[in-house]
Amino acid sequence: MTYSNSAILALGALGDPTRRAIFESLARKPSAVGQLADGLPVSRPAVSQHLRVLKAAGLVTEAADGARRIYRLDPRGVGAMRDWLDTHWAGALDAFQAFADSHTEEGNPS
Amino acid sequence: MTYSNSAILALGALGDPTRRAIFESLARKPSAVGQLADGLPVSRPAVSQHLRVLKAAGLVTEAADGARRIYRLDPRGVGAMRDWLDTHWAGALDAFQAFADSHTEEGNPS
DNA sequence: AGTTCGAGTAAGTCATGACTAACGGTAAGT
DNA sequence: ACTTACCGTTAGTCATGACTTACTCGAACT
Repeated sequence: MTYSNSAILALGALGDPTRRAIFESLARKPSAVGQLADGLPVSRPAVSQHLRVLKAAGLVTEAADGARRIYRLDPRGVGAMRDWLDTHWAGALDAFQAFADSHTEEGNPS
Repeated sequence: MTYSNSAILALGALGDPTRRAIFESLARKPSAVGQLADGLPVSRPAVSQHLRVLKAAGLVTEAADGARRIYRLDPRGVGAMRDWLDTHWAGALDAFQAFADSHTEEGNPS
């Protein structure tokens, strides 16, 4: 239970399409709330709430620049997700290998 | 539109905790619907519906074994997610680098 | 052939959460 | 010091979707 917990939160956070859009926009360029809301079909408060969820998930960090808050991606959160995925990818490959081994030369329906 | 579309679907599918549990269980061992539902606090039809979503997202594959359906992870879907994550991770690192650079040099307009 | 078990589908209910509107607080500019 | 602008918060509404119950289909076993 190192950062796999963060990975779980990150997956849940990225399940929402609007949050994915915010995430991708932030990947391109760090921005403030107004900037983000301007390029999205939702209001500022909505972006603010999504940002809070993303921050709780460890995917973004907040940097106060005067009255503005600049949000940017947190590489650690993305790395945790990547690690979680890596672990399960290994399981997937293993299971697929076992399946392929069980069906060595069979598997051509119709 | 390479496989990033599949990655989007995969992210959306994995946003649900129950689907994540099914996904992790499948990563450990391919199973039938009854097997899955037996180890989860939800009914069989619920597992069936989640399996359908996971299959549509390209994360699991179905293999008919007589009356039983054996579900296993699809390495391609997991790989697509991993690729998507990789791309945005690069963006995150780049943005973070720019941020660190901006704090050591100080001099960015607008 | 009949029975039994297992899986998928459909309809319906209910909870979660995404969004908007209104308010308060804080920092810069005049 | 006042005004302006931006950000965050709260309360409330409404849509999305997760879950269950009941039904039908298909395959194996007696």
